[in-house]
Amino acid sequence: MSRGTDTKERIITKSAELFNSYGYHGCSLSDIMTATNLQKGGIYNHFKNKDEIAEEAFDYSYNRVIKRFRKLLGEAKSPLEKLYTVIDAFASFADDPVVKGGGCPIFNTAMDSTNTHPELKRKARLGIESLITYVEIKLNEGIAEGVFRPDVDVKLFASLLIMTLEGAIVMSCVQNNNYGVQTASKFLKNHIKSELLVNSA
Amino acid sequence: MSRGTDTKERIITKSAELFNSYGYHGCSLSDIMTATNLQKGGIYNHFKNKDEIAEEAFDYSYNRVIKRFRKLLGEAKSPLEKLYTVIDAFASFADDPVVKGGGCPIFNTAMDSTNTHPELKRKARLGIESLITYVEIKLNEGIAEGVFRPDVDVKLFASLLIMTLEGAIVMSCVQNNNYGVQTASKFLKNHIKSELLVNSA
Amino acid sequence: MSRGTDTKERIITKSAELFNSYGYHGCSLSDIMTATNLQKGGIYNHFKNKDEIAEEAFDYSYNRVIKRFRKLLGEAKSPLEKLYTVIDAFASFADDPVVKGGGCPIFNTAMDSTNTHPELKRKARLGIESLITYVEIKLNEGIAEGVFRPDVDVKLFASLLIMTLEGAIVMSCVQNNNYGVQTASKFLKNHIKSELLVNSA
Amino acid sequence: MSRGTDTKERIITKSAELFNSYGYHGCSLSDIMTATNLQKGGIYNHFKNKDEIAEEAFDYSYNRVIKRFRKLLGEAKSPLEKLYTVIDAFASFADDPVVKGGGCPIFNTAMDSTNTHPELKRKARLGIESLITYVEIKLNEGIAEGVFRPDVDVKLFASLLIMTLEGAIVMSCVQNNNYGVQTASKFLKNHIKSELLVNSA
DNA sequence: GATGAATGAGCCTTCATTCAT
DNA sequence: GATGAATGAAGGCTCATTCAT
Repeated sequence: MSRGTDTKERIITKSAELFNSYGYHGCSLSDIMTATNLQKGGIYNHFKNKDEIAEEAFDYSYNRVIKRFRKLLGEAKSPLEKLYTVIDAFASFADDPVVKGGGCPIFNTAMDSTNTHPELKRKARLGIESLITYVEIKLNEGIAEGVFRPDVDVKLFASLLIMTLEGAIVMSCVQNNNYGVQTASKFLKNHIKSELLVNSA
Repeated sequence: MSRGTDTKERIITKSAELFNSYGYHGCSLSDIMTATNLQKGGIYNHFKNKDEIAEEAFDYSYNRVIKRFRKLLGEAKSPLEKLYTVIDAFASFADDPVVKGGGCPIFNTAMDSTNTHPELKRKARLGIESLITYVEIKLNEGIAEGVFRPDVDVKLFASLLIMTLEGAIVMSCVQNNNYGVQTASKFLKNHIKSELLVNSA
Repeated sequence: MSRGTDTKERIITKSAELFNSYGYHGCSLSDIMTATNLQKGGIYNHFKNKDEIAEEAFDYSYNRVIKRFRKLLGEAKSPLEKLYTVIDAFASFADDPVVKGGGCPIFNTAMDSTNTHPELKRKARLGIESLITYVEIKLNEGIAEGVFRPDVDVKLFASLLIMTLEGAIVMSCVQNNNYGVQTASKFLKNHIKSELLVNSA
Repeated sequence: MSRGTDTKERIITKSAELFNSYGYHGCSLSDIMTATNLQKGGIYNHFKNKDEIAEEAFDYSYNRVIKRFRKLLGEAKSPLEKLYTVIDAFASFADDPVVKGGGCPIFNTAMDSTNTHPELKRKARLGIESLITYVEIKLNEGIAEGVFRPDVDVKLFASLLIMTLEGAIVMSCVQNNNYGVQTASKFLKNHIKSELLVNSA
């Protein structure tokens, strides 16, 4: 039992890395076999098909993203610090990937699956929406605590923060540097300081 | 000769749509055969392999992006209007795709090729850099004309504009609406008005 | 011990149905697992391989055929009645299968195994020969009792009866009706009445 | 063109032999590859899947059966001779197979496909029905010529003839001799002579 | 310039079987 | 006696590519 569970987790972990690196169509079961040191049948004992692997791999990757947030957020105290940490967490994707292959696995999956894999696309969409909600919660906490201005358009800024950082992550990946994420996070932090804080402007 | 050219162009056009929709690995030569109404040999007469098709298809898609900008920019007069139009051009990708499959073919290719296809990745990187340069030129023109503040960090804002809009395009694709691009363009325009214009702040 | 026996019998029963329905190559161990609600190991505890299952399943099916004969013959008194009942028993295969999947499992196996499975073919041949012998006995009994003409070619007619009915069963299966078996049994009964009975012709 | 046609025919011929020998599930594409000296792709250039091969192979086998009849019937003159020849043609299946693997490919397919392959079953059913019709025509011709009694139940006797001979063919296959078909044909000929001819009884 | 037959490696999946638990 | 993890060959099918016509 425990043996099987370990194996299944190994398959998921390795597959998550492969799918995040090469995409659904760019990663074959042979690749997964090699990465897991398992034979064909050994993989299919745990999953009914490649789609199921991909879906569970996505869930795993999604959780890695959330864990990165939780871990960094743990040290943050004030609402401003928390929001900055959220930005830093995204920025960290560029030079310390949550999942091998780099970038943000949620956005990576979103793009990879858009016209090819409805279920993965659905999962990616839900993942993105939950990221937005996550940021919204931090903003609302800050407003409740009187740190952020009460007239902040929470939904808009949460979306904006994520779109900007995700775009930055892609750019950093393509350029193999972290100029993109640094630019984006500097800009967003400035914007927060000057537009969101109660004692601003 | 002219017929051959037509055929080659048909292959490129159709392939660009397929690659943009399904990615390099998600689109097979059979798909291209079906889309072009050509047989195996008919395609290999014009290209030495799938990679060559993908590369020329990327060039085609890149040019479609540029043409979209040129076309919309043609009507713009003032530097501010021009910059707004650049934003609108990006935003238009969400509901009026430059290439079938949707999104921005340059970023799509960037993500699709990151760990799989160095030459395409290189082309995508150059494409993104040329987009940034394009925006930088518009900004510098505005500065030269005294419309934008001379202390604007041109490189930073150009990157930021593109990252934000590209992130927004992805989000709009995933959510099947254009909330993302609208949010991003509204925000960017506000930012330009309040921070970049000489008579601002 | 008794539980083990039950399990083994369940495997045989279900396998007999599957093999009779889909043939040796058309029925996999997964099918048997599903049908028996057992896992791989649970099956291989009782049989050393698929062939052994198939052979014991054939034996089971063969016995079901014999039991059908015994049961119906039990009510028959006179030799003529007995012979008619043999015919009716064969005819019953068409709308009340001895084993799920339909037809005569002995002939089904015979055809399925002819070029593929020597041991099953041997068993099927022995099964057919025992059917012939069965009919021969009934005929000889009738001759001994003075009901059938002493010059009846017992071997020939026994074979003929079976070939005709088996051909009829196949036809009825293919046509999803029982025209075939009805035609054959009516014809054979007429023939018996007019050619085999001592007071005939 | 002619090259492709030849290849396709070779695939069909060889597949017909393999399917007739081993059944649909008992014959793999590897078997067909070996038999045709072709690679996977070379086969799939001509057929979209295994089913399509099986269906065309059946058609081929069916035509071989019909040709056997036509060839032998060509020498027959009188209605009685023709009917006898039909019987001989069936009987010939036992020691001179129309298609390698032996037996009657139509009945073989019928049994092989009954619970597994609806389209093949349909084709086999139509094949059997056309055999019956074929015999009916011969009987009706004989009646029209005044050779066979006008009160002969044509449909019944045609079915009976075929069921009997098909059952006999199976038996001969299983027993590796032609006792079955000889018995059946002798019996049927006697029956015809004594019951169908106008000057009989 | 275009066809389509052929290749053979590779795709995802299922197969029968083994064996530690 | 039963489980289910693992194997590795084989299943049907698609892939990118070549080349004689």
